[in-house]
Amino acid sequence: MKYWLMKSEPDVYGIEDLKRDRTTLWDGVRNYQARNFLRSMTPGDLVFFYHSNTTPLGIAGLMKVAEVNVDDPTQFDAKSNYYDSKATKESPRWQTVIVEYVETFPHILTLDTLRETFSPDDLWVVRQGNRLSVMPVPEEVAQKILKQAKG
DNA sequence: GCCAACGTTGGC
DNA sequence: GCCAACGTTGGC
Repeated sequence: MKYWLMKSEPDVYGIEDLKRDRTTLWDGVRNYQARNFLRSMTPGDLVFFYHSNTTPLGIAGLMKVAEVNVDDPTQFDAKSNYYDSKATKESPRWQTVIVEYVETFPHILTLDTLRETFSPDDLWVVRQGNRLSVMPVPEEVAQKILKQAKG
């Protein structure tokens, strides 16, 4: 079982939306490094839900990978912002996962707090200028985050 | 709203 | 295959 972190803008889709929906297909990732991380996920992996472009910034809760290797339907949808004219049903480019709501943390673990606790090498989301929206989280770091979230 | 970081595109 | 131009992300 691995740990991950995925970003979303809560104005677009936040942890409250996931709580309501229970599961969601994580569409719209159009970065190859992020896609490759999505491809390497396994059912049962735990994913920290990071709220970006908002106040407060930080990890809002936890979700779980429910289904892997799902073709992102928006790549085929000419009306979608995420449409990819080079993708076909026969040879899709973008795979993603379906995630399931686990919990909302009692308090957001803010980016400032994360910066105080973790180095940019341990937790990539605290790297300056980091734009990757899907990233791995080392086991020890994940355990500390979970502990902090309860405290 | 600004702008630094940085991934992508396209001309050569 | 290089790299300048461009577009987007996301913190501030």
